[in-house]
Amino acid sequence: MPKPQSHERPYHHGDLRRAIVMAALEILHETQSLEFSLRELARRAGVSHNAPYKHFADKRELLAAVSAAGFETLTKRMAREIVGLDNARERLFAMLRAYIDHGVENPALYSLMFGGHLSGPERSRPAIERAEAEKTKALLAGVIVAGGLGRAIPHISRNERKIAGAILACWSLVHGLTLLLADGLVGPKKKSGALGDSLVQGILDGLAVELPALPPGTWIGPQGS
Amino acid sequence: MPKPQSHERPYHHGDLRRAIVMAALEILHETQSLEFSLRELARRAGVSHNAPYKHFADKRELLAAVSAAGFETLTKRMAREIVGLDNARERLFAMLRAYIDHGVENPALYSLMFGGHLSGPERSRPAIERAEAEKTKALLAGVIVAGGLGRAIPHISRNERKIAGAILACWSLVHGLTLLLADGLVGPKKKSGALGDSLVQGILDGLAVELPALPPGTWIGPQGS
DNA sequence: TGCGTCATGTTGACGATGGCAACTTTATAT
DNA sequence: ATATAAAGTTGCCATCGTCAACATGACGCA
Repeated sequence: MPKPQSHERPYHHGDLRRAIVMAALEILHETQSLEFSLRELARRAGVSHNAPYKHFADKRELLAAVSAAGFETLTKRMAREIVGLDNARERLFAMLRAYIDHGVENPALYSLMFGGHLSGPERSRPAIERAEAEKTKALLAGVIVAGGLGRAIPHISRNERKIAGAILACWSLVHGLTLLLADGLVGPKKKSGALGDSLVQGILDGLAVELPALPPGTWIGPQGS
Repeated sequence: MPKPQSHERPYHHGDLRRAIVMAALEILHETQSLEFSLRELARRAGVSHNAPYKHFADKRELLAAVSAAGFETLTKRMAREIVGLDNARERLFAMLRAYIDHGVENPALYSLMFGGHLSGPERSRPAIERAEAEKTKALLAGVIVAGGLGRAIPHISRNERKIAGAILACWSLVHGLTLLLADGLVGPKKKSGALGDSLVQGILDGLAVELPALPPGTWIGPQGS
């Protein structure tokens, strides 16, 4: 029985690291600001200000772990949203909707995941989150290929570049829209689902994009919700 | 003659504020990291660590000013790239290319401009940069409308939503692609121009997106350059 | 000319932060 | 049972953002 782990503190702490990451997600969700202190996380977890250093070499590594957790929940959410859907196009839309919602509901986390807060002086991101990000990407790519152009472009190796281009286009579009919404640069956020559907529909059908009904002039400017 | 402003220090300092912002842009370009200190900027400008507070209430306000400067140079760069071009489509491509290049060449600055580093606990961004961002958006919107669908969709008020949708789609696509490239999530960066052209072409023509020639498998994964 | 005022820059201090080193406590393996 | 490694603690340091008080120069007005 390696982990009794009841609500008391069985031995030293039980499972710090997870506690720290969860505290970070909590505070991120509460304050919607990236400027929290390592020490505050330690306080929340009920440990001393240096305990986290036994699990993370750096603050950057801690942030990377939080980002990885964000990717993980994103992947799970997208996967959950498409179970039971047969139509490939429906699956694509449901997934992208989940993607956008995840970002819009949690702007600070999304900003942490993609805002480049991690790529300091060196080039590469920490490997921990890299792996998680790849899983997310893989799920995205699969559903995009199936739903976006499964019939239009046969999946033979000749068309690889075309397929890669479609994935990139779709991802870029959704990524950009999510950030614009999360930043409040376009809005209102409540319509994000409809906006996303319209845009993806548009990119799939060619540029016959028509926005859903919105009060004219509100889609751009101060954040709406 | 209100400002002799030679390379000596005529009186107090001459033109701090600009010096501070430029120092920030410098250090941003050098280190590609957002984690610089107000004090270091002051050091670079040759003033004491509290001098900046006479020009910026806050560090956040300082960052906002830097972001605004980023928007300004972006706008100028895009405008410069399209002078002399008649064909509306050419103008669109040149402008978007400039947009993407600006982001890719200066990831930290782009991240500051769009990464949500500013929206702390409160909602709205500082007004200083808001104005500058609006100018950028206006230029973008104009050229997109002219080049993207000037002929396809007549610019009567009936089609307003359609037009807004096209702008949003185009901006989202380019914004997302720029961030993906800047973050090194897709690459290589050197091909960013071609990638952008392809994607925009694709969104304009419908989803017949074909990427330019790249070594297969390199377009996604560790950053290429 | 002299003087007051305001903008600008300086000095010094405070609390908090990220990170290091040294020490203590618990779990596990031999 | 005892050594060893893992996990947590205390104390410390340089630095950071910010505040308050003070100094210095420029400019308007007598």
